[in-house]
Amino acid sequence: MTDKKEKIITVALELFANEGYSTTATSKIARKAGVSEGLIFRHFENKKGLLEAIIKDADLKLGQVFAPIIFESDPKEVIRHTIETPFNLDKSEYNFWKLQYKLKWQEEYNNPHKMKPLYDKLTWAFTELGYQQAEEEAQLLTYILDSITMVTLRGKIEVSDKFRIFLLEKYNL
Amino acid sequence: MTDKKEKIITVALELFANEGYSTTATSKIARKAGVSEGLIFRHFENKKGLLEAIIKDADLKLGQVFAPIIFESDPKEVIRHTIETPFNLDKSEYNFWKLQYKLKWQEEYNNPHKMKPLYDKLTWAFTELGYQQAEEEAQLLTYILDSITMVTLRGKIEVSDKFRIFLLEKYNL
DNA sequence: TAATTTTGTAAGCGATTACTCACTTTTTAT
DNA sequence: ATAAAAAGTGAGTAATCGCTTACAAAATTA
Repeated sequence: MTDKKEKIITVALELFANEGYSTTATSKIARKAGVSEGLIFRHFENKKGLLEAIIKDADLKLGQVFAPIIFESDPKEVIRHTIETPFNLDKSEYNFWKLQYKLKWQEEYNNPHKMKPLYDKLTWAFTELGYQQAEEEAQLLTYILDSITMVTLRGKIEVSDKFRIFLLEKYNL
Repeated sequence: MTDKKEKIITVALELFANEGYSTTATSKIARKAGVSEGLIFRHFENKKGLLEAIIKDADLKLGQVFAPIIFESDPKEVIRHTIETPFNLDKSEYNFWKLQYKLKWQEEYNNPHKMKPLYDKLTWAFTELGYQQAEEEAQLLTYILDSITMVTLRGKIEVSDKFRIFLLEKYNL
């Protein structure tokens, strides 16, 4: 991948995540990336193609983030690691996560099955730990963590460390 | 309020909620409302003014929706009623809720304090019921319900009645 | 090295955007 | 009844949008 092509993707991710896809003009992306506007269309055909290239990159990354959980064999550690994920978000990855959550509101890019592997692993973990309704427990935990993640990304409120402990205690960790 | 002014608000709410604020053209709103485009600007000055008029209406409605909970005196009923709210969303009010949640991603319209009264009432209820960490419990419950509401609004997955029961049991209801 | 392909640019295109303005119709007030 | 105010229209506007095209530079292949 060319330097300029990569720069376009980086800048577009930042702008799409913070100012929205449709409100971000291709001219703005080009200016901020130090690139002619035409180059965007040379590499990605159209604006939508640029977004999809970003999403493809993101899906790859999503797999990497959750791999350590998916391959963990201790059910207690699966739960602990899952709970701690939203509290350990790296600020350099905020744009990545913001775009993920924003796109959920865009019909055609909302893919609820993207998190299926994590959900399945959590169900397994709760079953192992003797919970009676493991599926519902898994569902519940993903709901909680989604909300925490979103609140954190929006940045106006920070979720306290006390709450993290509170959660861990709820799950006997 | 004039009939046509009301129609503009109704149509704009529908379009903003389902297709997004910035992607919805004022010309489209006018066409769908059966009104000249100029009338929008006569009544609301600009597109942003139209959005803010809708938000103002919505805030009023938000107060009405949560009033029965805020004025409930039985702490158990406060919790039950709160949990059941996202399961009883009227389809005719989806647009209203969708816009609420979508706007949370728009910096200037994200007001986390909007739900403060509900949060405070929940904290009171959990205290009454002898929970040790009432504030965290209130926080947790609002997180859960936010996620359920969003999943429901997106419409691809429906949250089962089994999950509702599961939740009520968790809170001994 | 010569030919070909890929990467990059700049100017400009038609379409659409939010918005204005001159004007008419309807409602309200005196 | 009449004047003033408010509601409503439709044709325009400049600016911006995503995108194309003709061309040049750079990299790759032969």
